[in-house]
Amino acid sequence: MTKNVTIRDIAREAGVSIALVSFVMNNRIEADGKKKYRVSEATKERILEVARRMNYQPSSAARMLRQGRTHVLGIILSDMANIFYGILAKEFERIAHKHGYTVLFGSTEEDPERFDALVKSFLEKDVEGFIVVPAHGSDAGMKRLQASGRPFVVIDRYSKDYTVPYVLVDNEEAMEQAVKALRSQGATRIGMVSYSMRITSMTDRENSFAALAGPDSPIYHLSFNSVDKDAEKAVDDILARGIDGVITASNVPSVSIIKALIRRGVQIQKDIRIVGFDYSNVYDIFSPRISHVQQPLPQIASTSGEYLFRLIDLNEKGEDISQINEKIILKAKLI
Amino acid sequence: MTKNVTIRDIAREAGVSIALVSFVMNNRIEADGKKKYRVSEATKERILEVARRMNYQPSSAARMLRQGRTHVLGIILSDMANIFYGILAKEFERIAHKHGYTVLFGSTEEDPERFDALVKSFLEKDVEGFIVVPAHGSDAGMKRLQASGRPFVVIDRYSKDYTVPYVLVDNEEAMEQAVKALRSQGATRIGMVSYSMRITSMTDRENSFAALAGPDSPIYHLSFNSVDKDAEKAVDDILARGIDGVITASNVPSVSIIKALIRRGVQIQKDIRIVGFDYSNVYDIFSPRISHVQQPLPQIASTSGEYLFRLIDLNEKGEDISQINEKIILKAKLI
DNA sequence: CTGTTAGCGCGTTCAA
DNA sequence: TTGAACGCGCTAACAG
Repeated sequence: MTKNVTIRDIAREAGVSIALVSFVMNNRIEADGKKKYRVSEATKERILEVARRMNYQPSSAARMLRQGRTHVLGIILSDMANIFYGILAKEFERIAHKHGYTVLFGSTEEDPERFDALVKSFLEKDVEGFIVVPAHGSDAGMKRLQASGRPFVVIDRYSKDYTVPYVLVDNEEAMEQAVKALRSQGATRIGMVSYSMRITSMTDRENSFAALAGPDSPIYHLSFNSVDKDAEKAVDDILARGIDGVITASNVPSVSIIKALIRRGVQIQKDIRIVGFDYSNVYDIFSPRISHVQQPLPQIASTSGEYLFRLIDLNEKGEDISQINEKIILKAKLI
Repeated sequence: MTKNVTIRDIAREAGVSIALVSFVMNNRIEADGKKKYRVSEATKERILEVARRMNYQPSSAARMLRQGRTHVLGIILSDMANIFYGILAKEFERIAHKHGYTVLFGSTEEDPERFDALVKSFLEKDVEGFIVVPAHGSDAGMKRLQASGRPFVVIDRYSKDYTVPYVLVDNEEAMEQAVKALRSQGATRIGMVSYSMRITSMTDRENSFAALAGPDSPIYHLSFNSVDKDAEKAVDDILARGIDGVITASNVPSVSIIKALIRRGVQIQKDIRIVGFDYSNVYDIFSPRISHVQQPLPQIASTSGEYLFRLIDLNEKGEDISQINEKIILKAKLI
């Protein structure tokens, strides 16, 4: 174990008290107007010099223990290898940094047990707040989260089972845009390709699609673990039915179904029109570009981030945040 | 602030000593064979019951302070919104979890100051080890990292300026595969599209390309902040020179150049053959699929992860790890 | 065998 | 500018 330099070592070396070193380190000096503890420039410089020379690194564990604050957030996403969550992760990290926070990340891989384990582990790490994308069936984890009393915001999906702070996207309206776009591009027989995962982002879009497109517009479900194989089957049916317009419920199904169509020799955007959800750089490859309904990722991140910081703030002030459950709905945009 | 239940509260409530609660909580009991502290089943149950009832949550800060271990790793990547790093992030998180660790993530966005800030902040958080992708010019951050004495592994890029533990991919051999593949697909006049960023993954590939393809095979540089615009210019020249085979140095330039070519009406894989580096789902869209040299991401993650845990272990045992600087080179694979 | 006492680790902060 | 208590869990040493 690298013997870490402590505040005491510095004090000894500089010939001053431990307390003084602490003050200097925290710039508790001349806190403008409010006369704080004062140190002579000379000793201040000496202390800083010694600290630098000894390569002093304060232990946030000790500080935390005293102050009760870690300045760490816990962010639990579904899958960081999916660009959708990758962009969110990046945005969250940026926002956290701006507020002087660091971020503990976790991927659930849509596994509720993993979700619960992450919540537990982050709680023990004393994160000050959470932003989470619950996996389907994450009741244990959500219960744990609520019981902890720690501030958190749920994004991307909701559940009627818990009334908590949410930041969501209006999937119904988004689907209206998608269907309208597809029809305006000349498609007459339309279908939808979705995930088999029963998360609300999918089910909402499916319900909305069913309502708009009517009962004989098919909805195909690709399973998380066999998207490509399931896409092949879906394409069989799509071709058999003579469908000329497809809406994909998310970027992963989009790519999968496009690949399967191409393998069948179908001309994308000519034989079959596609409108996607979320972003994928595959959309840009075709001409005309594949329209897609894009969730405002940076806005989701900043909105939920601000929401969380507000909760943390209130919590810190001793207010009861357990009754706060505002649901913020953002709009998607057709590209 | 949610008044946290401490070990003392439990002790008082259960009518036992603090120490006993600690033992029970840690299962320091019946450490099989080794007779550890023993507690009667009755009191043990009582303590556990009280802890559960009071919703006890141990503070890892306090524990850490005592044991000197946080079980947290710091992972600094370039850009989590890039699928390449997204996959790595996911893998690292999985591996860390398997070892009982949690992960602090950071994105540098190729900014050396950000890199240094992240290193500093993670050091303060007492991470036990790092895996980092240094931004170009991250000398301050690397110096800080080395001075800290904390275990770390550098991946994806290297610098002759520091001799440290590395896990890299053999870019020279990878480029040989790429050029060979491109030629075998019938390309005669070939060029390369790279990033203008001077990181070794790029420069190595460029040097290797130049050596293999000869002096009149052009190399185009797209700048990080204007890839699409730069790609347009590159395409002008590519068409003017009658180039029929392009190697792209990374996934971002790949997508950019493909889009630009398509906008010019060029038939990908017919008029111009492409061989890419890294993975992008765009590669799968064309027929024949765009060959690409793929870095073994899961292997990079597991290799560097094991490497880091080895270093942490040695460090914990008091050995001097500052002299360890094995460079592990993995092979890329043509897909 | 069952349990307790007491001091440690380290930065913060109040009283002096 | 300093001494010393504090926060909280861990654990060596000790006791019934």
